[in-house]
Amino acid sequence: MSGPRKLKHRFEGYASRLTAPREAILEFLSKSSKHMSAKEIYASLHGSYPGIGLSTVYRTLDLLARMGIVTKLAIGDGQSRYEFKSKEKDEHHHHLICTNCGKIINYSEFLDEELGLVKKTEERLAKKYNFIIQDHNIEFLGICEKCK
Amino acid sequence: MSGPRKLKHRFEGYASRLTAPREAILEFLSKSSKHMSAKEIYASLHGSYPGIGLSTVYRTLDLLARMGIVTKLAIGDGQSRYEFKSKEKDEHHHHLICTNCGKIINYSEFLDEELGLVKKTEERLAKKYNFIIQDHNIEFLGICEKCK
DNA sequence: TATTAAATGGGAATGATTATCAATGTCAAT
DNA sequence: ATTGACATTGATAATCATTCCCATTTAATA
Repeated sequence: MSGPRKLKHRFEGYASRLTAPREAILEFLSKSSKHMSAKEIYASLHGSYPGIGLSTVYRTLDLLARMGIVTKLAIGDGQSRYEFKSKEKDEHHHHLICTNCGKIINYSEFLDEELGLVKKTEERLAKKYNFIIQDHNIEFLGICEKCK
Repeated sequence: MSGPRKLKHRFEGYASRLTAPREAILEFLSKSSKHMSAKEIYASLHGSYPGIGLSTVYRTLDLLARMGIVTKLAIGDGQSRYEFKSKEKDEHHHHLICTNCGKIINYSEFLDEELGLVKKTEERLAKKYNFIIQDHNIEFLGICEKCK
């Protein structure tokens, strides 16, 4: 089963349709490795999809986040960023954020140990607090090379 | 040296004064274990400090965050929360966040292992990416008991 | 094709945060 | 103690991201 078709099934599970604007947004996000704001996505899409509306971008991002296809991340500068959540294990990463300029670096080194511990902690927390744990965020904050 | 006096020194280091409204905000935050929004802090302060302005609350929170006295945290619901950052090791904690109702649980069990790994990862990242690492956030996202 | 609910785009509304500014407070030097 | 130089404050307006609303369009299915 091809990628788009698989996605279509997932949308149906959400009583949602895989429409043209949604496909455009997904297509765009899946190719971008950056953490983009809604406005940036909207602006970038104007080439390939001139008529798209900002509301649709927001609505779609929200839907994708609820579906678990996209991660919404807040670095505290007043706008949310979105990133495609790859299923590939080797693309999993955590973040290193510059508190001065907002630059975000994905790091995926050193993750094996982290993920082992994360999994264990997850199980413990789930049991103790009766939570269903769906995701985790690990980020390090500091000052980047340029801002030093 | 007493607590307030120590704080006063820290403010001087920032070319800032430990004024009455700032002291009120600090006092309030240090007693609250919750993660409060600026508006909530503003509202709560009206008893002890009727004349305080919302701008002052925002400005002070920003200053305290820059000074490292307070942690600003964004759970993605459009407003930032602030929490007093205790120097006490045994009050260090990470977060468990319900993506449905926004409830935040502090957990401090299971931290020893986490912190050991965090420290090691911090050193590695600092070297590799030439970052000065100042802080970290670890949070688990999921569905809480009530929202299940 | 006709029906129906979902989805869209544009504009208005909302709400958190920031900027502006005149008035006030504080410190240091005289 | 007074003055000068700034820092701080509170009120208000401005900004900006996000959400709401609604008339119109689109997609799925009978």
